[in-house]
Amino acid sequence: MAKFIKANDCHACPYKSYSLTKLDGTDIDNIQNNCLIVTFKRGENICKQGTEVTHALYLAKGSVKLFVEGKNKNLILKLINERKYIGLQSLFGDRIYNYTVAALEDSQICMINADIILKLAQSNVEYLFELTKTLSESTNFVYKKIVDINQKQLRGRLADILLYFSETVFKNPTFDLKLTRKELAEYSSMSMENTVRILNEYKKDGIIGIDGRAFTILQPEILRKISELG
Amino acid sequence: MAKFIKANDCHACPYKSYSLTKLDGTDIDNIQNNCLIVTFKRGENICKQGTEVTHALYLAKGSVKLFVEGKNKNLILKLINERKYIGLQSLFGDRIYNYTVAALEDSQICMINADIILKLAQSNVEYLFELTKTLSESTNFVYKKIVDINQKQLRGRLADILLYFSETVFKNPTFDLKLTRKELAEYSSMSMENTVRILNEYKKDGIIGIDGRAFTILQPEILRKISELG
DNA sequence: TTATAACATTGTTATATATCAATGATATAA
DNA sequence: TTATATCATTGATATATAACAATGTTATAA
Repeated sequence: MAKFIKANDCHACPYKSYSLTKLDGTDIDNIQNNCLIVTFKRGENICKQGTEVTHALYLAKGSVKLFVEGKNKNLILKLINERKYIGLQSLFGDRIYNYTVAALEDSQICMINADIILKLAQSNVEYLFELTKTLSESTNFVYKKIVDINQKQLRGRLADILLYFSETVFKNPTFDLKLTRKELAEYSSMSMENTVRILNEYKKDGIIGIDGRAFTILQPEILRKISELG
Repeated sequence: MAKFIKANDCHACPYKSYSLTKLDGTDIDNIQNNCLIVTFKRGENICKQGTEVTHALYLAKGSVKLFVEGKNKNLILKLINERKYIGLQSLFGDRIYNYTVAALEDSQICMINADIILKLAQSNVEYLFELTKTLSESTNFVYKKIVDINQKQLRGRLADILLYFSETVFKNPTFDLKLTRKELAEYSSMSMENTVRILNEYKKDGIIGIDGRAFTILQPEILRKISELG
Protein backbone atom coordinates (compact mmCIF):
# COMPACT_ATOMS: atom_id res chain seq x y z
CA MET A 1 0.00 0.00 0.00
CA ALA A 2 0.88 3.61 -0.12
CA LYS A 3 3.19 5.80 1.90
CA PHE A 4 1.96 7.41 5.06
CA ILE A 5 3.04 10.17 7.35
CA LYS A 6 1.81 11.31 10.73
CA ALA A 7 -0.41 14.36 10.73
CA ASN A 8 1.54 17.27 12.17
CA ASP A 9 -0.60 20.38 11.89
CA CYS A 10 -4.30 19.77 11.53
CA HIS A 11 -4.98 23.26 12.88
CA ALA A 12 -3.41 24.97 9.91
CA CYS A 13 -4.22 22.32 7.33
CA PRO A 14 -5.59 23.90 4.15
CA TYR A 15 -7.65 20.77 3.50
CA LYS A 16 -9.26 20.49 6.89
CA SER A 17 -12.94 19.72 7.26
CA TYR A 18 -15.47 22.42 8.06
CA SER A 19 -16.65 20.22 10.92
CA LEU A 20 -13.33 20.78 12.71
CA THR A 21 -14.33 24.40 13.32
CA LYS A 22 -16.73 22.93 15.88
CA LEU A 23 -13.92 21.41 17.91
CA ASP A 24 -11.67 23.18 20.37
CA GLY A 25 -7.88 23.07 20.29
CA THR A 26 -7.30 20.05 22.48
CA ASP A 27 -9.81 18.00 20.51
CA ILE A 28 -8.05 18.85 17.27
CA ASP A 29 -4.76 17.88 18.93
CA ASN A 30 -6.38 14.61 19.83
CA ILE A 31 -7.33 14.00 16.21
CA GLN A 32 -3.90 15.04 15.03
CA ASN A 33 -2.22 12.59 17.38
CA ASN A 34 -4.36 9.75 16.08
CA CYS A 35 -4.28 10.58 12.41
CA LEU A 36 -2.21 9.11 9.63
CA ILE A 37 -2.12 10.81 6.26
CA VAL A 38 -1.97 8.08 3.65
CA THR A 39 -1.32 8.64 -0.04
CA PHE A 40 -3.09 6.37 -2.50
CA LYS A 41 -2.30 6.06 -6.18
CA ARG A 42 -5.04 5.83 -8.82
CA GLY A 43 -6.73 2.45 -8.65
CA GLU A 44 -5.66 1.61 -5.10
CA ASN A 45 -8.32 0.57 -2.63
CA ILE A 46 -8.83 2.83 0.35
CA CYS A 47 -11.27 0.53 2.06
CA LYS A 48 -12.59 -2.83 1.02
CA GLN A 49 -16.11 -4.21 1.00
CA GLY A 50 -16.67 -6.75 3.76
CA THR A 51 -13.91 -5.54 6.07
CA GLU A 52 -14.22 -3.97 9.46
CA VAL A 53 -14.18 -0.22 10.01
CA THR A 54 -11.12 0.65 12.06
CA HIS A 55 -10.66 4.26 10.99
CA ALA A 56 -12.69 7.23 9.98
CA LEU A 57 -11.70 8.16 6.43
CA TYR A 58 -11.39 11.78 5.40
CA LEU A 59 -10.49 12.62 1.83
CA ALA A 60 -8.22 15.63 2.15
CA LYS A 61 -7.02 15.78 -1.43
CA GLY A 62 -7.85 13.98 -4.67
CA SER A 63 -10.99 12.10 -5.69
CA VAL A 64 -12.33 8.62 -5.15
CA LYS A 65 -15.11 6.32 -6.26
CA LEU A 66 -17.34 4.47 -3.84
CA PHE A 67 -18.66 1.27 -5.40
CA VAL A 68 -20.26 -2.02 -4.58
CA GLU A 69 -18.57 -5.11 -5.89
CA GLY A 70 -21.12 -7.46 -7.38
CA LYS A 71 -20.67 -10.90 -8.80
CA ASN A 72 -20.04 -9.86 -12.37
CA LYS A 73 -20.13 -6.11 -12.36
CA ASN A 74 -19.53 -3.24 -10.03
CA LEU A 75 -21.87 -0.38 -9.31
CA ILE A 76 -20.34 3.00 -8.54
CA LEU A 77 -22.68 4.71 -6.10
CA LYS A 78 -20.89 7.99 -5.84
CA LEU A 79 -17.80 9.96 -6.58
CA ILE A 80 -16.30 11.89 -3.71
CA ASN A 81 -14.11 14.94 -3.99
CA GLU A 82 -11.64 16.47 -1.61
CA ARG A 83 -12.50 17.76 1.83
CA LYS A 84 -15.21 15.19 2.42
CA TYR A 85 -15.62 12.32 4.83
CA ILE A 86 -16.01 8.88 3.29
CA GLY A 87 -18.56 6.39 4.55
CA LEU A 88 -19.76 7.92 7.80
CA GLN A 89 -22.71 5.51 7.75
CA SER A 90 -20.30 2.63 8.30
CA LEU A 91 -18.60 4.39 11.17
CA PHE A 92 -21.87 5.05 12.99
CA GLY A 93 -23.59 1.97 11.63
CA ASP A 94 -22.59 -1.67 11.77
CA ARG A 95 -18.86 -1.01 11.47
CA ILE A 96 -18.51 -3.17 8.33
CA TYR A 97 -17.94 -1.61 4.94
CA ASN A 98 -20.55 -2.78 2.48
CA TYR A 99 -18.72 -1.08 -0.39
CA THR A 100 -15.22 -0.51 -1.62
CA VAL A 101 -13.61 2.88 -2.07
CA ALA A 102 -10.76 3.37 -4.55
CA ALA A 103 -8.73 6.38 -5.64
CA LEU A 104 -9.51 7.93 -9.03
CA GLU A 105 -6.32 9.97 -8.92
CA ASP A 106 -3.48 10.27 -6.44
CA SER A 107 -5.27 11.07 -3.22
CA GLN A 108 -4.52 11.84 0.39
CA ILE A 109 -6.65 10.23 3.03
CA CYS A 110 -6.58 11.12 6.70
CA MET A 111 -7.15 7.94 8.64
CA ILE A 112 -8.30 8.65 12.15
CA ASN A 113 -8.80 5.94 14.70
CA ALA A 114 -12.51 5.10 14.68
CA ASP A 115 -12.94 4.90 18.44
CA ILE A 116 -11.27 8.24 18.92
CA ILE A 117 -13.62 9.91 16.43
CA LEU A 118 -16.66 8.24 17.93
CA LYS A 119 -15.64 9.28 21.42
CA LEU A 120 -15.07 12.83 20.20
CA ALA A 121 -18.43 12.87 18.48
CA GLN A 122 -20.07 11.67 21.66
CA SER A 123 -18.50 14.42 23.69
CA ASN A 124 -19.06 17.26 21.28
CA VAL A 125 -22.57 17.73 20.02
CA GLU A 126 -21.80 20.47 17.52
CA TYR A 127 -19.22 18.31 15.82
CA LEU A 128 -21.54 15.29 15.77
CA PHE A 129 -24.29 17.50 14.39
CA GLU A 130 -22.09 18.51 11.49
CA LEU A 131 -21.23 14.89 10.75
CA THR A 132 -24.89 13.94 10.91
CA LYS A 133 -25.82 16.66 8.46
CA THR A 134 -23.12 15.43 6.09
CA LEU A 135 -24.36 11.89 6.45
CA SER A 136 -27.90 13.00 5.73
CA GLU A 137 -26.95 14.82 2.56
CA SER A 138 -25.06 11.78 1.39
CA THR A 139 -28.08 9.58 2.10
CA ASN A 140 -30.31 11.92 0.17
CA PHE A 141 -27.90 11.75 -2.74
CA VAL A 142 -28.09 7.97 -2.86
CA TYR A 143 -31.89 8.10 -2.66
CA LYS A 144 -31.89 10.24 -5.77
CA LYS A 145 -29.41 7.96 -7.45
CA ILE A 146 -31.37 4.77 -6.86
CA VAL A 147 -34.33 6.44 -8.50
CA ASP A 148 -32.45 7.82 -11.48
CA ILE A 149 -31.16 4.37 -12.22
CA ASN A 150 -34.50 2.66 -11.88
CA GLN A 151 -36.86 5.12 -13.48
CA LYS A 152 -35.10 6.07 -16.66
CA GLN A 153 -33.57 4.23 -19.53
CA LEU A 154 -30.06 4.46 -20.78
CA ARG A 155 -30.23 7.66 -22.80
CA GLY A 156 -32.02 9.59 -20.08
CA ARG A 157 -29.72 8.26 -17.43
CA LEU A 158 -26.59 9.24 -19.30
CA ALA A 159 -28.04 12.65 -20.09
CA ASP A 160 -28.72 13.20 -16.40
CA ILE A 161 -25.23 12.17 -15.46
CA LEU A 162 -23.56 14.41 -18.00
CA LEU A 163 -25.65 17.34 -16.77
CA TYR A 164 -24.83 16.44 -13.19
CA PHE A 165 -21.12 16.50 -13.87
CA SER A 166 -21.18 19.74 -15.75
CA GLU A 167 -23.62 21.63 -13.57
CA THR A 168 -23.15 20.25 -10.08
CA VAL A 169 -19.68 18.75 -9.86
CA PHE A 170 -17.48 20.79 -12.18
CA LYS A 171 -19.78 23.79 -12.65
CA ASN A 172 -18.42 24.11 -16.16
CA PRO A 173 -19.67 22.97 -19.57
CA THR A 174 -16.24 21.47 -20.18
CA PHE A 175 -14.84 18.98 -17.74
CA ASP A 176 -12.19 16.34 -17.54
CA LEU A 177 -13.69 13.15 -16.17
CA LYS A 178 -11.39 10.89 -14.23
CA LEU A 179 -13.45 7.86 -15.24
CA THR A 180 -12.78 5.32 -17.95
CA ARG A 181 -15.71 4.35 -20.15
CA LYS A 182 -16.10 1.23 -18.06
CA GLU A 183 -16.24 3.27 -14.87
CA LEU A 184 -18.72 5.67 -16.40
CA ALA A 185 -20.79 2.60 -17.29
CA GLU A 186 -20.52 1.35 -13.72
CA TYR A 187 -21.66 4.74 -12.50
CA SER A 188 -24.66 4.67 -14.84
CA SER A 189 -25.44 1.02 -14.24
CA MET A 190 -25.22 0.08 -17.88
CA SER A 191 -22.88 -1.90 -20.09
CA MET A 192 -19.65 -0.33 -21.23
CA GLU A 193 -20.55 -0.88 -24.88
CA ASN A 194 -23.83 0.96 -24.58
CA THR A 195 -22.16 3.80 -22.73
CA VAL A 196 -19.72 4.27 -25.58
CA ARG A 197 -22.45 3.93 -28.16
CA ILE A 198 -24.72 6.53 -26.63
CA LEU A 199 -21.88 8.96 -25.90
CA ASN A 200 -20.92 8.80 -29.55
CA GLU A 201 -24.53 9.19 -30.59
CA TYR A 202 -24.66 12.44 -28.60
CA LYS A 203 -21.37 13.50 -30.12
CA LYS A 204 -22.51 12.81 -33.68
CA ASP A 205 -25.68 14.80 -32.99
CA GLY A 206 -23.63 17.73 -31.76
CA ILE A 207 -25.05 17.55 -28.25
CA ILE A 208 -21.70 17.00 -26.59
CA GLY A 209 -18.06 17.15 -27.55
CA ILE A 210 -15.70 14.34 -26.59
CA ASP A 211 -11.93 14.33 -26.53
CA GLY A 212 -10.75 11.28 -24.69
CA ARG A 213 -12.04 11.74 -21.16
CA ALA A 214 -12.72 15.43 -21.63
CA PHE A 215 -16.33 16.30 -22.29
CA THR A 216 -18.07 19.48 -23.37
CA ILE A 217 -21.77 19.96 -23.02
CA LEU A 218 -22.76 21.79 -26.20
CA GLN A 219 -26.55 21.63 -25.97
CA PRO A 220 -27.65 21.22 -22.36
CA GLU A 221 -31.29 21.88 -23.27
CA ILE A 222 -31.35 18.86 -25.55
CA LEU A 223 -29.83 16.73 -22.80
CA ARG A 224 -32.48 18.00 -20.44
CA LYS A 225 -35.18 17.08 -22.93
CA ILE A 226 -33.73 13.60 -23.33
CA SER A 227 -33.61 13.27 -19.57
CA GLU A 228 -37.27 14.26 -19.26
CA LEU A 229 -38.41 11.85 -21.92
CA GLY A 230 -36.77 9.08 -19.93
CA MET B 1 -56.61 13.90 6.67
CA ALA B 2 -56.81 11.80 9.74
CA LYS B 3 -57.75 12.49 13.33
CA PHE B 4 -55.15 13.73 15.73
CA ILE B 5 -54.77 14.06 19.46
CA LYS B 6 -52.20 15.76 21.62
CA ALA B 7 -49.61 13.50 23.18
CA ASN B 8 -50.31 13.25 26.89
CA ASP B 9 -47.90 10.75 28.38
CA CYS B 10 -44.76 10.12 26.35
CA HIS B 11 -42.98 8.94 29.51
CA ALA B 12 -45.20 5.90 29.90
CA CYS B 13 -45.91 5.36 26.20
CA PRO B 14 -45.56 1.67 25.30
CA TYR B 15 -44.49 2.65 21.77
CA LYS B 16 -41.82 5.15 22.71
CA SER B 17 -38.48 5.19 20.95
CA TYR B 18 -35.40 3.69 22.54
CA SER B 19 -33.66 6.99 21.87
CA LEU B 20 -35.92 8.67 24.43
CA THR B 21 -34.10 6.80 27.18
CA LYS B 22 -31.23 9.18 26.48
CA LEU B 23 -33.34 12.21 27.34
CA ASP B 24 -34.14 13.49 30.80
CA GLY B 25 -37.64 14.21 32.08
CA THR B 26 -37.91 17.84 31.07
CA ASP B 27 -36.75 17.07 27.54
CA ILE B 28 -39.39 14.39 27.22
CA ASP B 29 -41.94 16.87 28.52
CA ASN B 30 -40.76 19.24 25.82
CA ILE B 31 -41.35 16.62 23.15
CA GLN B 32 -44.72 15.75 24.62
CA ASN B 33 -45.84 19.37 24.55
CA ASN B 34 -44.89 19.66 20.89
CA CYS B 35 -46.16 16.34 19.67
CA LEU B 36 -49.36 15.47 17.86
CA ILE B 37 -50.37 11.83 17.50
CA VAL B 38 -51.99 11.48 14.10
CA THR B 39 -53.84 8.39 12.90
CA PHE B 40 -53.56 7.51 9.22
CA LYS B 41 -55.70 5.00 7.36
CA ARG B 42 -54.24 2.57 4.85
CA GLY B 43 -53.23 4.40 1.68
CA GLU B 44 -53.08 7.87 3.24
CA ASN B 45 -49.93 9.91 2.73
CA ILE B 46 -47.94 10.75 5.81
CA CYS B 47 -45.52 13.00 4.00
CA LYS B 48 -45.34 13.97 0.38
CA GLN B 49 -42.39 14.10 -2.00
CA GLY B 50 -41.34 17.67 -2.76
CA THR B 51 -42.78 19.24 0.38
CA GLU B 52 -40.95 20.89 3.23
CA VAL B 53 -40.07 19.07 6.43
CA THR B 54 -41.93 20.71 9.28
CA HIS B 55 -42.06 17.80 11.71
CA ALA B 56 -40.04 14.83 12.74
CA LEU B 57 -42.08 11.72 12.01
CA TYR B 58 -42.07 8.82 14.42
CA LEU B 59 -44.05 5.70 13.56
CA ALA B 60 -45.43 4.58 16.90
CA LYS B 61 -47.82 1.94 15.63
CA GLY B 62 -48.58 0.34 12.27
CA SER B 63 -46.46 0.10 9.16
CA VAL B 64 -45.70 2.34 6.23
CA LYS B 65 -44.02 2.35 2.84
CA LEU B 66 -41.44 4.90 1.82
CA PHE B 67 -41.41 5.34 -1.94
CA VAL B 68 -40.28 7.65 -4.67
CA GLU B 69 -42.87 8.82 -7.13
CA GLY B 70 -41.55 8.58 -10.64
CA LYS B 71 -43.14 9.64 -13.87
CA ASN B 72 -44.84 6.35 -14.66
CA LYS B 73 -44.03 4.08 -11.78
CA ASN B 74 -43.17 4.30 -8.12
CA LEU B 75 -40.24 2.70 -6.39
CA ILE B 76 -40.73 1.56 -2.81
CA LEU B 77 -37.37 1.98 -1.09
CA LYS B 78 -38.28 0.54 2.26
CA LEU B 79 -41.01 -0.62 4.54
CA ILE B 80 -40.94 0.75 8.05
CA ASN B 81 -42.48 -0.89 11.07
CA GLU B 82 -43.57 0.49 14.38
CA ARG B 83 -41.26 2.24 16.82
CA LYS B 84 -39.06 3.71 14.13
CA TYR B 85 -38.33 7.24 12.98
CA ILE B 86 -39.19 8.02 9.38
CA GLY B 87 -36.86 10.01 7.16
CA LEU B 88 -34.28 11.39 9.58
CA GLN B 89 -32.09 12.23 6.59
CA SER B 90 -34.62 14.83 5.52
CA LEU B 91 -34.77 16.33 8.99
CA PHE B 92 -30.99 16.72 9.23
CA GLY B 93 -30.49 17.20 5.51
CA ASP B 94 -32.04 19.67 3.13
CA ARG B 95 -35.44 19.77 4.85
CA ILE B 96 -37.31 18.69 1.70
CA TYR B 97 -38.79 15.24 1.37
CA ASN B 98 -37.57 13.54 -1.76
CA TYR B 99 -39.94 10.65 -1.23
CA THR B 100 -43.49 10.02 -0.12
CA VAL B 101 -44.48 7.93 2.89
CA ALA B 102 -47.90 6.26 3.03
CA ALA B 103 -49.58 4.00 5.56
CA LEU B 104 -49.83 0.29 4.73
CA GLU B 105 -52.32 -0.25 7.55
CA ASP B 106 -53.93 2.03 10.09
CA SER B 107 -50.94 3.71 11.70
CA GLN B 108 -50.16 6.20 14.41
CA ILE B 109 -47.54 8.81 13.74
CA CYS B 110 -46.07 11.12 16.33
CA MET B 111 -45.43 14.44 14.65
CA ILE B 112 -42.96 16.51 16.59
CA ASN B 113 -42.07 20.04 15.58
CA ALA B 114 -38.85 19.80 13.57
CA ASP B 115 -37.12 22.75 15.17
CA ILE B 116 -37.85 21.43 18.64
CA ILE B 117 -36.31 18.05 17.80
CA LEU B 118 -33.29 19.63 16.15
CA LYS B 119 -32.73 21.89 19.13
CA LEU B 120 -33.06 18.94 21.45
CA ALA B 121 -30.62 16.92 19.36
CA GLN B 122 -28.18 19.81 19.47
CA SER B 123 -28.34 20.02 23.20
CA ASN B 124 -28.19 16.33 23.99
CA VAL B 125 -25.36 14.41 22.41
CA GLU B 126 -26.47 10.96 23.53
CA TYR B 127 -29.85 11.44 21.95
CA LEU B 128 -28.32 12.77 18.73
CA PHE B 129 -25.91 9.87 18.71
CA GLU B 130 -28.81 7.40 18.82
CA LEU B 131 -30.54 9.18 15.97
CA THR B 132 -27.33 9.18 13.95
CA LYS B 133 -26.88 5.45 14.47
CA THR B 134 -30.44 4.87 13.29
CA LEU B 135 -29.86 7.05 10.27
CA SER B 136 -26.68 5.15 9.45
CA GLU B 137 -28.36 1.77 9.59
CA SER B 138 -31.09 3.05 7.36
CA THR B 139 -28.52 4.37 4.89
CA ASN B 140 -26.73 1.03 4.87
CA PHE B 141 -30.03 -0.67 4.15
CA VAL B 142 -30.63 1.48 1.10
CA TYR B 143 -27.08 0.86 -0.11
CA LYS B 144 -27.80 -2.86 -0.04
CA LYS B 145 -31.12 -2.32 -1.75
CA ILE B 146 -29.73 -0.31 -4.64
CA VAL B 147 -27.31 -3.13 -5.30
CA ASP B 148 -29.86 -5.93 -5.04
CA ILE B 149 -31.95 -4.18 -7.62
CA ASN B 150 -29.13 -3.54 -10.00
CA GLN B 151 -27.10 -6.69 -9.80
CA LYS B 152 -29.70 -9.39 -10.02
CA GLN B 153 -32.50 -10.23 -12.34
CA LEU B 154 -36.14 -10.70 -11.51
CA ARG B 155 -36.10 -14.22 -10.12
CA GLY B 156 -33.11 -13.60 -7.87
CA ARG B 157 -34.49 -10.30 -6.70
CA LEU B 158 -37.82 -11.73 -5.75
CA ALA B 159 -36.16 -14.70 -4.03
CA ASP B 160 -34.08 -12.27 -1.97
CA ILE B 161 -37.10 -10.27 -1.02
CA LEU B 162 -39.12 -13.27 0.06
CA LEU B 163 -36.21 -14.45 2.19
CA TYR B 164 -35.80 -10.97 3.62
CA PHE B 165 -39.42 -10.82 4.69
CA SER B 166 -39.45 -14.25 6.22
CA GLU B 167 -36.04 -14.14 7.91
CA THR B 168 -35.47 -10.52 8.77
CA VAL B 169 -38.81 -8.78 9.00
CA PHE B 170 -41.29 -11.38 10.22
CA LYS B 171 -38.81 -14.00 11.48
CA ASN B 172 -41.27 -16.66 10.44
CA PRO B 173 -41.62 -18.89 7.35
CA THR B 174 -45.26 -17.80 7.15
CA PHE B 175 -46.09 -14.14 6.95
CA ASP B 176 -48.93 -11.89 5.99
CA LEU B 177 -47.68 -9.18 3.66
CA LYS B 178 -49.48 -5.90 3.72
CA LEU B 179 -48.55 -5.25 0.10
CA THR B 180 -50.64 -5.68 -3.01
CA ARG B 181 -48.98 -7.37 -5.98
CA LYS B 182 -48.44 -3.95 -7.48
CA GLU B 183 -46.73 -2.73 -4.32
CA LEU B 184 -44.58 -5.84 -4.15
CA ALA B 185 -43.62 -5.09 -7.74
CA GLU B 186 -42.77 -1.51 -6.80
CA TYR B 187 -40.66 -2.80 -3.96
CA SER B 188 -38.81 -5.17 -6.31
CA SER B 189 -38.56 -2.66 -9.13
CA MET B 190 -40.28 -4.88 -11.63
CA SER B 191 -43.61 -4.95 -13.45
CA MET B 192 -46.67 -6.17 -11.61
CA GLU B 193 -47.30 -8.84 -14.21
CA ASN B 194 -43.86 -10.36 -13.85
CA THR B 195 -44.15 -10.29 -10.09
CA VAL B 196 -47.33 -12.33 -10.26
CA ARG B 197 -45.87 -14.67 -12.85
CA ILE B 198 -42.75 -15.47 -10.88
CA LEU B 199 -44.60 -15.81 -7.59
CA ASN B 200 -46.86 -18.37 -9.21
CA GLU B 201 -43.87 -20.11 -10.77
CA TYR B 202 -42.42 -20.54 -7.30
CA LYS B 203 -45.76 -21.72 -6.02
CA LYS B 204 -46.18 -24.30 -8.79
CA ASP B 205 -42.64 -25.56 -8.07
CA GLY B 206 -43.51 -25.97 -4.40
CA ILE B 207 -40.94 -23.39 -3.28
CA ILE B 208 -43.50 -21.14 -1.64
CA GLY B 209 -47.15 -21.29 -0.67
CA ILE B 210 -49.47 -18.41 -1.47
CA ASP B 211 -52.87 -17.62 -0.07
CA GLY B 212 -53.85 -14.14 -1.07
CA ARG B 213 -51.28 -11.92 0.61
CA ALA B 214 -50.13 -14.62 3.01
CA PHE B 215 -46.93 -16.36 2.00
CA THR B 216 -45.15 -19.43 3.28
CA ILE B 217 -41.55 -20.16 2.46
CA LEU B 218 -41.48 -23.91 1.91
CA GLN B 219 -37.98 -24.35 0.50
CA PRO B 220 -35.70 -21.50 1.61
CA GLU B 221 -32.60 -23.31 0.32
CA ILE B 222 -33.96 -23.26 -3.21
CA LEU B 223 -34.74 -19.57 -2.90
CA ARG B 224 -31.21 -19.00 -1.69
CA LYS B 225 -29.85 -20.89 -4.67
CA ILE B 226 -31.98 -18.83 -7.05
CA SER B 227 -30.75 -15.70 -5.33
CA GLU B 228 -27.12 -16.74 -5.74
CA LEU B 229 -27.52 -17.58 -9.41
CA GLY B 230 -28.76 -14.05 -9.94
C1' DT C 1 -78.42 -8.35 -4.41
C1' DT C 2 -76.50 -6.29 -7.99
C1' DA C 3 -73.21 -3.03 -9.80
C1' DT C 4 -68.68 -1.26 -9.69
C1' DA C 5 -64.15 -0.92 -8.86
C1' DA C 6 -59.78 -2.66 -7.37
C1' DC C 7 -56.85 -6.44 -7.59
C1' DA C 8 -54.84 -10.72 -9.65
C1' DT C 9 -53.79 -13.72 -13.40
C1' DT C 10 -52.24 -15.45 -17.95
C1' DG C 11 -50.85 -15.24 -22.71
C1' DT C 12 -48.77 -12.55 -26.52
C1' DT C 13 -45.80 -9.23 -28.48
C1' DA C 14 -42.36 -5.60 -28.82
C1' DT C 15 -38.09 -3.75 -27.43
C1' DA C 16 -34.44 -2.10 -24.63
C1' DT C 17 -30.34 -3.79 -23.23
C1' DA C 18 -26.67 -7.11 -22.37
C1' DT C 19 -23.67 -10.11 -24.42
C1' DC C 20 -20.57 -11.73 -27.81
C1' DA C 21 -17.08 -10.89 -31.11
C1' DA C 22 -13.81 -8.43 -33.74
C1' DT C 23 -10.93 -4.55 -34.44
C1' DG C 24 -8.73 -0.16 -33.65
C1' DA C 25 -6.34 3.16 -30.74
C1' DT C 26 -3.41 4.40 -27.15
C1' DA C 27 -0.37 3.95 -23.46
C1' DT C 28 3.32 1.25 -21.07
C1' DA C 29 7.05 -1.64 -20.57
C1' DA C 30 10.85 -4.33 -22.32
C1' DT D 1 11.52 0.23 -31.54
C1' DT D 2 8.66 -3.50 -30.82
C1' DA D 3 5.70 -6.05 -27.84
C1' DT D 4 1.90 -6.08 -24.63
C1' DA D 5 -1.76 -4.68 -22.22
C1' DT D 6 -5.46 -1.57 -21.40
C1' DC D 7 -8.98 1.07 -23.21
C1' DA D 8 -12.39 2.43 -26.81
C1' DT D 9 -15.29 1.46 -30.64
C1' DT D 10 -18.67 -0.81 -33.70
C1' DG D 11 -21.69 -4.36 -35.41
C1' DA D 12 -24.54 -8.54 -34.86
C1' DT D 13 -27.31 -11.47 -31.95
C1' DA D 14 -29.84 -13.22 -27.99
C1' DT D 15 -32.84 -12.49 -24.22
C1' DA D 16 -34.83 -10.64 -20.18
C1' DT D 17 -38.34 -7.71 -19.27
C1' DA D 18 -41.97 -4.31 -19.98
C1' DA D 19 -46.06 -3.32 -22.20
C1' DC D 20 -50.36 -4.65 -24.04
C1' DA D 21 -54.61 -7.06 -23.84
C1' DA D 22 -58.11 -9.91 -22.11
C1' DT D 23 -60.30 -12.21 -18.40
C1' DG D 24 -61.03 -13.86 -13.88
C1' DT D 25 -61.50 -12.88 -8.92
C1' DT D 26 -62.59 -10.54 -4.91
C1' DA D 27 -64.05 -6.72 -2.21
C1' DT D 28 -67.04 -2.64 -1.68
C1' DA D 29 -70.77 0.24 -2.11
C1' DA D 30 -75.31 1.39 -3.58
